[in-house]
Amino acid sequence: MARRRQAVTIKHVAADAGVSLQTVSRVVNKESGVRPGMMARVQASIDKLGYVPSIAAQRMGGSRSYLILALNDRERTIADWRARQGTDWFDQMMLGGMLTCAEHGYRLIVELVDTHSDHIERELLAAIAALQPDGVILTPPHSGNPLIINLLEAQGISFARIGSLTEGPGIRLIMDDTRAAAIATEHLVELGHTRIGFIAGPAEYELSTWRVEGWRAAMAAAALAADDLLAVGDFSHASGRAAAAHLLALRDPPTAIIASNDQMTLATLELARERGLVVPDDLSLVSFDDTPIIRLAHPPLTAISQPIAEVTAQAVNLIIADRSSGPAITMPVTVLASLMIRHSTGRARRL
Amino acid sequence: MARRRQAVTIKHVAADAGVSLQTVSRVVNKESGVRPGMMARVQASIDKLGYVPSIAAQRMGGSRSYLILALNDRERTIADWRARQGTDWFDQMMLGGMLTCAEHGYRLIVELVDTHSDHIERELLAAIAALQPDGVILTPPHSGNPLIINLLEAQGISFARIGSLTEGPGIRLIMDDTRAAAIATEHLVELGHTRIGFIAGPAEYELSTWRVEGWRAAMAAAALAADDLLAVGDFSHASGRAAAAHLLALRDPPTAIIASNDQMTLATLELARERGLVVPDDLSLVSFDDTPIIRLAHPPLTAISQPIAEVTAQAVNLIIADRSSGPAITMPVTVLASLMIRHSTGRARRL
DNA sequence: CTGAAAGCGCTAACAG
DNA sequence: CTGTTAGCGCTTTCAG
Repeated sequence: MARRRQAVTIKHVAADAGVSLQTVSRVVNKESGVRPGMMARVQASIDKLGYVPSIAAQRMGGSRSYLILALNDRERTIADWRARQGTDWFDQMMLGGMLTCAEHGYRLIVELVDTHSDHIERELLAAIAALQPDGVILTPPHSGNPLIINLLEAQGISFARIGSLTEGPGIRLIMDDTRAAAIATEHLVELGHTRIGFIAGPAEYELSTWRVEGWRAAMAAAALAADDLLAVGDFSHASGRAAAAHLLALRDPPTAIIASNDQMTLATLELARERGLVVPDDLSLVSFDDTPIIRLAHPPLTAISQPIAEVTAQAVNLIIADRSSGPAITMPVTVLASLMIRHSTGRARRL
Repeated sequence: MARRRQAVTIKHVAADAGVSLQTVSRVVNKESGVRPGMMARVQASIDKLGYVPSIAAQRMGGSRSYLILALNDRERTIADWRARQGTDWFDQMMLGGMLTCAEHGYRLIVELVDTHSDHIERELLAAIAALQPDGVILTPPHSGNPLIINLLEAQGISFARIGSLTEGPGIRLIMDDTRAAAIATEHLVELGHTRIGFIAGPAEYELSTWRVEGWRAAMAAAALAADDLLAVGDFSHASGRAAAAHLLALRDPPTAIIASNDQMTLATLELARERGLVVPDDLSLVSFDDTPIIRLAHPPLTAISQPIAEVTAQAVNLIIADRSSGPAITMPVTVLASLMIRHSTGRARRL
């Protein structure tokens, strides 16, 4: 391939408009202090020549790179892609992230990182050195990782932490999982359920805890006992099945179960069916995440829908705004999740 | 945000190793002609300081940008994301593309482009000027677009065209849709079907035509008439339903239908059910694409599975290899699709 | 308000 | 084999 050079540079524009490079730069960057007439003339040349600044050169000149890095968990992301189960967390992130970046002239670059790895710092530092992104979006389970957070802080890069409330630097965004779990629980309480089981996710995800808390709080508010109704999974189908088996084997089994993600809920549905339990007649089910598959389940599952696209869009907006360094954002930004009522929840059987 | 500078540059390494910048550059780029001892010394400094070259600077220096651009159809991509139906074309592309890029130290950047737009050239030129990618991956329906192809050729950027056989520059990769459609048809012929309907996709996608051809050829090979058994859709659920309705309303309706994508097949399944037709007893169904949802359909659908990840991985490999400009790749590269036999196909009813 | 100069980190030439 | 010299395209100083 031939060595390529920028087709039309700021020089060409400057020559065409008969002004200095500097003036063109000012117009391009919308800096104040350029006379309207001059500005129009330069803009005309830009349009005429189809000039677009090179981000590499912009970056070299010491300004922004117009790149935002999204850090996703390598293992989980690849596993989801390979499994082809329709999990669309990643897609929703792209939907919110890419489009919002584009609106501001930024690009989103995804980087898969291994949270458990001990050379995570090296990996991240390498990505930062290579790309010099203007911002970083941390997704679970990276969002609370102190190694990552401190490193980013030290580098002076603005970053957003999706789904983490852990104290520390960075813009925090959450989907109010606690409230969401409470809403799910309340929905079941209203349907007359008194024994509502909960299958939690792994503790490594902060949101696992929040969801448990929301359920606990709602149970307490309804004066219902929760103690023996908690089981823990790791978001996998198998773990969900085991957790469901545990709950259904209780002396006084639940008539409704909330599971912390779709896979585990589906596993519960499967197990219930095998045991001859009809959903929702014998057992009501509420899921978390609202991944595509659960709409196609039989029956379609009632679920808490995560506003991932919206949260990611917000993250991008806040990162970009953060650059123009006003007062730092310290309070967590909350985006509400909603309960999609479908057909896996129904009135509790009378005893 | 504070103005950031590269933490450790080639200068630091040069100083630390006590050599010139150039020598460091040679080691970093694995150029030949550096004495082993020198090389080791420089490498030691690089590791010690954790030096990673800035791609912006590398690009400015006139070398590669280590960026590969994937061009996807804006409208369809966003629609798929919003629909949350589990379509994972995009994910599979990332799986193959991102991971392969990473293996070579490249990054994949996704750009959504409007094929129908008249300013597509401006958009593309802008993306190229801004990013200066080393390569571009074209996905349907861009892959055959002459505007795009010629522009890329003129820019001297190596690019891969996934799913296009249109003559012209660029590395062509296909999944052998013709063969795939033939395989699907043969499968049905073997099951005793003689009336096999086909629902084609829109002509704007080259693969629509290939699939029809494969079906036609296989029908002819089995001495079966195909003429009245072709219906056309546009990949949407509604169009699939209409096409299916047309086929089922024939005087001599098909006992098996192959539809060119999952949505249309699902629409056909739905319509069949409404009309009291049992799949596969009364009607066999073969789908194309093998998106997650069809595994969850009732019954799970037999389908042609597209090796999207593999094709994209190949595309990246070939683009990167193309740089070291050997003889250009002119023949289309083929990756085979496979038939996933599930439960929507069965023996034809005896008449 | 505008221009001229210097440099960002790196690589391609050319020397030695 | 290694070092030196120019830029790449842009933005920051700082002058006018």
